[in-house]
Amino acid sequence: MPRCWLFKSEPDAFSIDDLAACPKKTSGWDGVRNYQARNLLRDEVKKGDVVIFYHSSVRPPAAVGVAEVVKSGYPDRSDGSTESDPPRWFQVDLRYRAHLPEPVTLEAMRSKKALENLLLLRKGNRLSILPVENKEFQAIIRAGGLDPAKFLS
DNA sequence: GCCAACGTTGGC
DNA sequence: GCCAACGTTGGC
Repeated sequence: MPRCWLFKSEPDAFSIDDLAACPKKTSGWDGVRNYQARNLLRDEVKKGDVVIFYHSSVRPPAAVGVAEVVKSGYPDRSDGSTESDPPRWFQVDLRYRAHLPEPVTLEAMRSKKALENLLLLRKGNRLSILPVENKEFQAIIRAGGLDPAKFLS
């Protein structure tokens, strides 16, 4: 069973539509400059895992789609570092899977019993990459109008 | 190692 | 634009 994650993105910078428009619908998820998130990208997020794509800093903030990890963590050189430098930041590659027919807003997530422990809803949470429980993933995808089983094979 | 100052995130 | 809640930096 793949693990489930939630990746935040400001759609003005990189949206789910941008991902869907990439060649092979695939893009490197670079630019993460937070050590906790870096550790997840380096050590935990694996090829085959599923990702809820979340739009932040827009109204309303919402889960808008699903992606899959097609490449596990590897060095992110978007800071200008080179092969010879020890890697400081890491990225994974994501491939677009689907839009949620009904985006699931932050407010809607707060109102769901199945999501009461969702890390995204924790006060003060600022991590841009969050682990999501399998049942939480299912609840969000179902609320968004899709069958979660389609992504959990 | 402490902690004040500063920067960033992100909902509202 | 505001501001709470962080994370980071750097002087000591």
